[in-house]
Amino acid sequence: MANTPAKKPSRIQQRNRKRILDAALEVFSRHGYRGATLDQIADEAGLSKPNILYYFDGKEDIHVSLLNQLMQTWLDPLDAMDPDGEPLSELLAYVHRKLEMSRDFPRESRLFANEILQGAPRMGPHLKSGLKPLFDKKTALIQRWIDAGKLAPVDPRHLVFSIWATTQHYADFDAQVRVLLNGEKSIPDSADSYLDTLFRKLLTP
Amino acid sequence: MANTPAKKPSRIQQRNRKRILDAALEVFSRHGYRGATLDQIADEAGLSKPNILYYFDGKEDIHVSLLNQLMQTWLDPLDAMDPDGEPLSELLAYVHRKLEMSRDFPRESRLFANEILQGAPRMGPHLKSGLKPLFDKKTALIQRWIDAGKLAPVDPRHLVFSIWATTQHYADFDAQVRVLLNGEKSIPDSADSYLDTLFRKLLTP
DNA sequence: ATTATCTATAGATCTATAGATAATGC
DNA sequence: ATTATCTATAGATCTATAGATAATGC
Repeated sequence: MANTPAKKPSRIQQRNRKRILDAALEVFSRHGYRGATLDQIADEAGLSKPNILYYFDGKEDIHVSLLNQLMQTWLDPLDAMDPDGEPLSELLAYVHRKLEMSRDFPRESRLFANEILQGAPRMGPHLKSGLKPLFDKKTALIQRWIDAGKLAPVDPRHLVFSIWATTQHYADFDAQVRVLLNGEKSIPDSADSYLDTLFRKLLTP
Repeated sequence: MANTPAKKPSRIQQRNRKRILDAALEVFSRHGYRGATLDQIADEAGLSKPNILYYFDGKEDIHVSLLNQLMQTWLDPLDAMDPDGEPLSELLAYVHRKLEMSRDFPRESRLFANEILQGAPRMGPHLKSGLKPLFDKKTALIQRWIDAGKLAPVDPRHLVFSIWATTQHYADFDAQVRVLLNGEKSIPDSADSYLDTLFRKLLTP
């Protein structure tokens, strides 16, 4: 009643919206919200600029759509941490999964990093409503594991921060890592085994 | 002969250039290069826009000046790691110093993060000529310490990455950390002790 | 008939400069 | 005399819309 009845999107509709979002991910993740222009997005998507605006209400609408869409993907691995699993291997698996995501979805990682870096102007509410509850739930779970003597005692909140920081670093600071590793691809296998050792030593009771 | 003879800057000259750079740090670190405008910088500096351009050749000149000026400050703590010191405490002191810098200079941290995130378009050469040699020198030092049995064996390159990542995270992702820690200041003392434990456990032979 | 695309352009925003005016330092 | 600041504005860039035209689906 309140909303316009949702007309099912045509095939072209769906395909073009996807194209635009993919192009926008490329552009926003590299240049940030203000650094990105509709021209670049249109170019990357292979559509004309006014045509972009036929599919989205404006630049901000594209950006917000992207962020909404990615939020879930981004939280999934944390959500997947299983209360009934073996604590140490659950956590190490999480580290591993997060590193995989830096490998497979570096643009998504940079998009979020850009947004947070700039004070989360378009994502603040989402952090509170989406990320915060999950964060609280999972840090509480880690605390229970610690209390049960299954993990060495650490501050679960900082543990999670350090997992995010170390794994996302390879995607977000790719330009720097590339220079310093000199030719090597920026997430070599040695990163996996380093992080495994780092967190295994920390958490083994 | 080749260059204009350097006229010594007047007192006003010096003061206003400093003001502008400070304002620019504030604005660039929050909004990135393209997101920042001369209007915002002028406003923040309390000078008129054309006056800003009397002191600098343009927007890019301000940005480059900032980056150049900060590069040294940013590298100092790494440079300070003493080959003749006790390996474990040298490294832990480095971690501690880096965390201090996130506390004291979050804007500088975000300025660099923004630049790297966007592919280091104006800092690439500096990374190669400034950061890379120092990185090579210090990772070689860490490797010697390991070979001498003073530290547990780890990949020194990833070790340095993980120190940067974990400490800078508190400055760069401040907006997120603030939401998740709920009122607490974003770098509580618990961060110091967490990181100390993390790297101590990793590195103790 | 409805959906998608194109051309042309309005209107806002931004960087930068020209040229006049005011303030400062010998 | 030299240095610093201001007003006015050129010229480029960007987001967004109007309105005509082409393509598609019953």
